[in-house]
Amino acid sequence: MQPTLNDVAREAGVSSITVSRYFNSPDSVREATRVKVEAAIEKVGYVRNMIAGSLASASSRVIPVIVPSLSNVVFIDVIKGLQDEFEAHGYQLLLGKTDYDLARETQLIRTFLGWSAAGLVVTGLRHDDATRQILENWNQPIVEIMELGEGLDLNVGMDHVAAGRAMTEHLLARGYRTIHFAGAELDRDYRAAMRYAGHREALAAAGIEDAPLLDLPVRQQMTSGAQALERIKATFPDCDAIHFANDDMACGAILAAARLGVRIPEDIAIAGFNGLPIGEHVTPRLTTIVSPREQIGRVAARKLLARINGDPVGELSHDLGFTLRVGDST
Amino acid sequence: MQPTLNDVAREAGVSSITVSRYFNSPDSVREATRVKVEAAIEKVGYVRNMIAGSLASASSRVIPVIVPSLSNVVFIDVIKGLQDEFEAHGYQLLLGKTDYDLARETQLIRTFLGWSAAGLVVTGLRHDDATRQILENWNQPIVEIMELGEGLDLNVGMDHVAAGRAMTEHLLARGYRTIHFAGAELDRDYRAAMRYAGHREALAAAGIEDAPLLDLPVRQQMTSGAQALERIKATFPDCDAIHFANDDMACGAILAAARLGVRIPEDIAIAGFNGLPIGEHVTPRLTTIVSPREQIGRVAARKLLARINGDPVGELSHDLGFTLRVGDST
DNA sequence: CGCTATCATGTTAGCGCTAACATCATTAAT
DNA sequence: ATTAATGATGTTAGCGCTAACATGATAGCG
Repeated sequence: MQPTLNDVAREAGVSSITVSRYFNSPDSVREATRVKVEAAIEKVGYVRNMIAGSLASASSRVIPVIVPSLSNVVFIDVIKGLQDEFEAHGYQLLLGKTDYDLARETQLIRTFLGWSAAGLVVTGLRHDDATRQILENWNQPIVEIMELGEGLDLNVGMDHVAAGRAMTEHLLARGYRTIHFAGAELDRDYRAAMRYAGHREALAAAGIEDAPLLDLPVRQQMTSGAQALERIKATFPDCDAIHFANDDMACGAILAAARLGVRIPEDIAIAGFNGLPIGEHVTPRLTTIVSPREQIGRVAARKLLARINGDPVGELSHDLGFTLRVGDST
Repeated sequence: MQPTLNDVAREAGVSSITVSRYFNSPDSVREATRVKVEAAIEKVGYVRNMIAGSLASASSRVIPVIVPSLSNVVFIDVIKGLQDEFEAHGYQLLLGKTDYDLARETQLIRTFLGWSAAGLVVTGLRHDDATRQILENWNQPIVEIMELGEGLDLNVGMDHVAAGRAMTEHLLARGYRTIHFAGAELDRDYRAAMRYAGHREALAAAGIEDAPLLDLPVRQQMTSGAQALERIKATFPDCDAIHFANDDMACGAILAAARLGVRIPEDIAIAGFNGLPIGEHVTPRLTTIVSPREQIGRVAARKLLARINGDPVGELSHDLGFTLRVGDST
């Protein structure tokens, strides 16, 4: 059996609550006692039982993070940022994945609340009514990531509509006029759909009402990108630019172009979204929008921890912006 | 306050243990009772308190997973496999990251044991003495992933030495003779170093004693790959093939070759490791070894769950093998 | 020197659940 | 009909810790 607080206390000649305080509020324990306790811990090989502590205090140092997918680098980068910050502050990250299913999200949140979590990180501002109801009655801090807007509590992200608009404005400025938007399962990936909305806005502002959309089923993103290029080239010879929903697709198209003998940007321009490293390695280098993925994770974690500790958190909605990185593909 | 088991029990007109049994061994509760309990749960909006349950039963449905890094797709894919299986069986994944620091690993394991974890997944067979001692005294199942050999308990992975050997044998069979191995921080990434060892074995078997190694500091893998190509081309004009430690570097080299006017494989052959999607999209397509990453996660999870449930687990060491995928780069 | 303020430590009870055993109801077998 | 076997439910105690309050030690002050 593992030694308990009592074993340590006996060894140190103090009461168990003193050992508890040694861990939870060391400043309230006298230096001399601290030394004794430390020695006793070492001697008996004590390991804190987080479960018992969490039950007694009705709160645990666990933070559930709910993302739609682990197949998307975007969420991986965000998780990396979150994990780094949480781990550095002694919090544990509990990972949940919804597969873009809002009902699954509700179920996960239910389970996670049973862990007396100190806070919660969820993806996006769209939730079903059940989730919304549970979370509105839960009085621990929540951060919704990726998007901005009126949320449950805090949110940290970027403006996807603006990002889509910015890219299309860039394409228009370069003189492209027949710009297709290509994505993969935009109903699921509704943040990509928001970028498409921004794309349409930019076109409309330039007096272009037609915003052709190619929405492919996902299999593998790069393959979809290659496919989109082929399809659009074949069906719409007038198209002079493709605005892709993400860099994977865009790079798939650029790499396919070399094989197909399509010149970029002369025959057709290609734009992406995310700012993945690969975009800088393909020829021509990809024009893309760099999203602050890891940064979103970090800031989300920091705001959550601040709220947990009762520190000021600043704005409820934190816009981390984005950068247009102009390559040679446009 | 959240409703408790007692609230549900009162509502259903049964005792709390019956409700507990409804969750933990539904078969031992009569159908009619089950219906009453279900209705009561629904009515009071009960959410299980995992913490209390874990304390009482001295075991939690939590499984810590310790990986060295989240910047490496390999571990992401493994985590995906693990997460899928755990989630499907009602277990929670607790994520820890060591940054390739064995002392940090010990510390993480200490903390995690305080969660009365049902099992543990750690990366690799190399641990420091403290970790080894803790884990040898811990009597819950453990899976060490990625590698094979004499481990703490179970291990699931592949033979990295054999993988390195297989690729180099392929290169030799294609007639390449001056083969450089290029990696990034092989002291940290010792599984890549194992592949290098296999590479040397294959060369030695062919009577080639010289196995030049380029070990770069990591910044960004593709960049390192590009750099390696440039460096080797400039310094060793005789080199006819580069065996890269991973696909990221190899693809970085292939993409750079186009810019540098280096023909692949005529001027120099390029080989990778991992079988990432990108390898099939670059021109020429990359010759690589497909590692069973997600599969490792799945099998590791399944074996761990089997052991937790007292089911037979088969071999302690589970080799998932690898496949040589010949592209056009060799 | 006694009184209070402050700091350090201790006592008690209970967090919400489940293990282990106890009891009661039902069925099967003679 | 009686007994034993089985199934369904209940009772009791306690998992290891911390909140809240209680007490004891020490210092500061007039």
